[in-house]
Amino acid sequence: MITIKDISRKCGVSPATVSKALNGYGDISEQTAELVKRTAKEMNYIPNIAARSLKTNNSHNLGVLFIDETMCGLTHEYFATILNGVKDEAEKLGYDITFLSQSLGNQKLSFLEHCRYRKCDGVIIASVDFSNESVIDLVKSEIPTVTIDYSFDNINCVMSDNVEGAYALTKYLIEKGHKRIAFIHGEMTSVTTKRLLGFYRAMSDYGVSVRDSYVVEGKYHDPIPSRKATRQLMEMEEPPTAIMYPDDYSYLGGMIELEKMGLSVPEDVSVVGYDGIPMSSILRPKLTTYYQDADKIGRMSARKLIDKIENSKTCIAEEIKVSGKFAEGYSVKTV
Amino acid sequence: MITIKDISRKCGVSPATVSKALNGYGDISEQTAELVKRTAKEMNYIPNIAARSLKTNNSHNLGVLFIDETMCGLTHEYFATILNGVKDEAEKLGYDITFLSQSLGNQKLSFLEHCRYRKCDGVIIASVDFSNESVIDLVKSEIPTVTIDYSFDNINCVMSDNVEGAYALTKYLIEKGHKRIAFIHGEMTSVTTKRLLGFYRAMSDYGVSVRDSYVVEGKYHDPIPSRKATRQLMEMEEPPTAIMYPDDYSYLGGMIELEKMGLSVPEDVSVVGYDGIPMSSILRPKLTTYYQDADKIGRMSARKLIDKIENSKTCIAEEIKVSGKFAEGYSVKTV
DNA sequence: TGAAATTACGAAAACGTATTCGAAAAGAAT
DNA sequence: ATTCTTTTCGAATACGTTTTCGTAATTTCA
Repeated sequence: MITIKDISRKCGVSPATVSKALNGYGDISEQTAELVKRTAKEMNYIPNIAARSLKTNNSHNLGVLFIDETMCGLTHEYFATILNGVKDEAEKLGYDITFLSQSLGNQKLSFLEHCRYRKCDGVIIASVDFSNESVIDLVKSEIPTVTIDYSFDNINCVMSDNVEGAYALTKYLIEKGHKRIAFIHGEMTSVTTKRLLGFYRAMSDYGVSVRDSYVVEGKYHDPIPSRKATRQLMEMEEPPTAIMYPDDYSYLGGMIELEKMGLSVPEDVSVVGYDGIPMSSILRPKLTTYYQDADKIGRMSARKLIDKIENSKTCIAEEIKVSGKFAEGYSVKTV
Repeated sequence: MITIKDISRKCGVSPATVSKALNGYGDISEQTAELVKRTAKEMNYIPNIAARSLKTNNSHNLGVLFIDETMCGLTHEYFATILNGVKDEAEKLGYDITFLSQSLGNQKLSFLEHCRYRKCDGVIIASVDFSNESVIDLVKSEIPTVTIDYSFDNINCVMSDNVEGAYALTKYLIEKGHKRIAFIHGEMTSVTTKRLLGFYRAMSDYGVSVRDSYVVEGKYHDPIPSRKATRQLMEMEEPPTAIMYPDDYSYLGGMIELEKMGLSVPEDVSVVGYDGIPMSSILRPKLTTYYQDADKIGRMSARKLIDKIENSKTCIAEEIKVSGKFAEGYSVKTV
């Protein structure tokens, strides 16, 4: 392994000078800096990250918390795409990412401990149970944090515009002539609140009344509750003519249940999803949904987090909205 | 930050003793070891990984190479599931994972350089272009490596039994009465060779002749080539009665093309996929496919790699087969 | 020309750990 | 009681960087 010392010997300068030259201190003359950089490249020098990290106490490493209790965090297209965005952007800015967990080997660690252990400079949190104590500890710690699709006070947060998304979908259904619109929503998080707001606002704006019994709770990214909710809705004496699902995945559950009941989409009931995962455009019938720019959400998160890390004073906490796009399919018919 | 020194002071022993006690040296009496461990826990001691890594020259960190040129590595359910398995198993054994890339910040790095930079103890490679020079350099390096779904001589490799998978699917079609069976295969890799072998072997075993024009090249995990291949096959004067696709994703391409041609599955043509991603069981009609145990593939890879890292002498290079399972759907009809 | 300011560099200490080697203490054997 | 072995511990060094601070050399200014 070739070190700073080897370079210093070859260049006839001190190790200190090499370090400074490589890190762009103004302290060094142009010529020696050039010489050092050149020989470093020639000798295939790779800095020892452990030594550097030991000294500087930062690692150029971001922690990501992506796995929820249903263990489907990574395999879900929406989150996988976000992760990919995070990864790409972080790489561009010179950071690697590390998955955070609550155990390493036989030790039990909290997320925060794992984070400290790996010396993560910051953390990105998505797709977890935000009421989990261990998660909250992490958020409240001194470690720079960005949350995705969930907002804490005074913490950077990135999400798509959920009010506008739900509004757009609702408006579309209304314009297609629907009046009996059901809304299956996810767990009551800040995201859900916003979507509900968008839904109610659209209904109100267009003078369509909301039936309380049409608004039922399901779960994000889980087909099972959606199946139940779908059956419950369609077995009413006056079933809805359109159902809005929490997301594209959970819609799949609904689809299966509808099929089982001998109902077809959109002939018997119109449906819309949410997320716009690649799959949704490939489903038959093509799903009408609201496309969230997951890649951009990931990139923005990484960028904001790194900004926070590197400019902790000037960087202020904010909620960043990434705009999405309404995506028309064939899952809604005109009534 | 609390260090080994703090503990030593509190326990009235030397830092060396603390280090030994914490790392289980036989060098230390039971009682002091106990004392040290207890106070370490009490004081919430978290070892400084940078210092340790600097000294021992290993990081308890695995590199993973998962992104292919189509940039869909992570968002593909099959690979996402593998990654998840790798992650879980690695965590259990006390390792974290880091994504390898070819650039970090403004520097251009080879995978190998990135690996050295992050001091990865070993690497898991999947879903990449294995003919890429930078990948080959990495494989040929001294760094312990496990490849997934691709075998190099003398390198640990994990894959499902592709011969058996293709054989099972082919046999199923034959038993359903099909004789004109088309086989769209992926790029000519070692995996493809094995699947072709399974296909030919089954056809031969059951005395069904293979038509050369029915064996065409597509691409793994890419719907586009499959669309083309599908059209080409179905426009023949004597089209096949069954089509085997490289994987479930690329089958989706075929499905779209068939629909466009006004053909429906399985009435007009029977199809089978490969992989058994969760989606395939949710598609209509439910896809007949060969389920690869992606989670297990990931876990086995991690376990084997860590075995190699920790017992480099005794651990021998081998090709590990993870058995899959035939999964019947409704996409094949009896003729 | 002399003093002051600037530039360019190096010596040295520090980061927190692991590990070698020697020494002291305790126990065993004679 | 003496020697020999075993057990238990600590002093010291090294890992490869970064960074402070001092100093020598050079330039600027009055």
